[in-house]
Amino acid sequence: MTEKKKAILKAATVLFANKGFADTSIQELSQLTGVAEGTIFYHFKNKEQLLLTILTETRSGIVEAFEDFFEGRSFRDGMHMVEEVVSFYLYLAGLMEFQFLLLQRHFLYRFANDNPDFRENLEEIYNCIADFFEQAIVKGQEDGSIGKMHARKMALLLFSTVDGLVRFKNYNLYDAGALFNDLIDSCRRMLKP
Amino acid sequence: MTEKKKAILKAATVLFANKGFADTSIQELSQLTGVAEGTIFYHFKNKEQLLLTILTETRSGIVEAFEDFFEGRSFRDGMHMVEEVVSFYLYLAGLMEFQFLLLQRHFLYRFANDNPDFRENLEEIYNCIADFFEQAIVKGQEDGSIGKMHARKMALLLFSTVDGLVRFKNYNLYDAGALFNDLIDSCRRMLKP
DNA sequence: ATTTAAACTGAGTGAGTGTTCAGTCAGTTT
DNA sequence: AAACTGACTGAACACTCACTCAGTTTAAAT
Repeated sequence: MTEKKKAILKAATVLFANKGFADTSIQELSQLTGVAEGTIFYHFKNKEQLLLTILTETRSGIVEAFEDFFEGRSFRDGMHMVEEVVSFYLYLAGLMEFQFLLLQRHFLYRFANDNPDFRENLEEIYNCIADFFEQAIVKGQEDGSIGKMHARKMALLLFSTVDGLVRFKNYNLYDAGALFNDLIDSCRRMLKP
Repeated sequence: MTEKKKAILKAATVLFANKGFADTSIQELSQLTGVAEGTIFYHFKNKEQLLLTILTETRSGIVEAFEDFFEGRSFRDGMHMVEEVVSFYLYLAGLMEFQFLLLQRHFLYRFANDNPDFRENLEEIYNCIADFFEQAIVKGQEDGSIGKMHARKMALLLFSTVDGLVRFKNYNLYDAGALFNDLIDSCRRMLKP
């Protein structure tokens, strides 16, 4: 991968995340990276393909980060694992700020409606994260740290809470960081037997 | 308000919510409503003004719906009021489907960055809803049905959970309706003393 | 030094955009 | 009947956009 191609991907991620797809012009991307417009189309057959490449890299980035972090780790009990999943999600959302912002933008899901490549990437990301939540809950139910409840449904509820919080933060509506401790406490109360 | 103006507002709400601002053209709006392009600019000075009008109507719609529903109503205790706020939010999100979808779209918050009219409308909507959650929690703390915790922060957490759930539903990621009972149960466990 | 393929350039194109505006028309007021 | 009004029209305008292509540069292999 050439330096210019990398620069295009990096800048496009920020622009698509902040300004959206339609409002980001190739001209702007060209000026920001110091790369000619033609070069962008040399590396990516069109604008949609560029977005898809970004999404694919985002997927592998998120999935691998989760797998690396939890592979081979052990936890005192399932409840602690849930806390770690929540914390890691928020940590990653800060580290990969623009990728997470991108994932919350509507145009991705519009592309997903008629382009299966988009759909597959999005589903893999969401399933991966939901699975980690679910695994932690199941583990907690086995060791008794988490009460009897529908594991998958609770996983989705936790996921949507954390996801909603990131959205509030992204839109500068509220300081989501200040809610971190309350979030962890709430999760514990939600799940305990 | 003439019939044509009403038709423009109605169709534009759906288009902006589904396709976004940039991807909705005046031509398309004109064809869909059977109104000449010029007529749209006779009623609204530009495209942004049209969006602002929709947002303003959305704000008054949501705020009035909440106030009408809760004015003069009494609840067994604060915990039951919380459940009613959650339920009503989800009910309204179904009733005003396109307006709620619109509120989750990023471009609104970009306009809000340099147009105070957008900012004010959005803030009023979010403050109104967060206030209802907070009122219910405070009431519950007074009557003992809800435990000691930071009322505003818990209100925001509840809000972000419900908001995240509506987002999942809008993107067809999961069937949010199937999570309703689990959501109510979780809220109760999160808040109980 | 020569060849070769990949990387890169930027002027150019045509389709599509939001907005304007001169003008039509039905209905009301003078 | 003349003057005026507000709602409405659609062709025209200036502009931006994604994308193309003929040509140049770069860098490694021979």
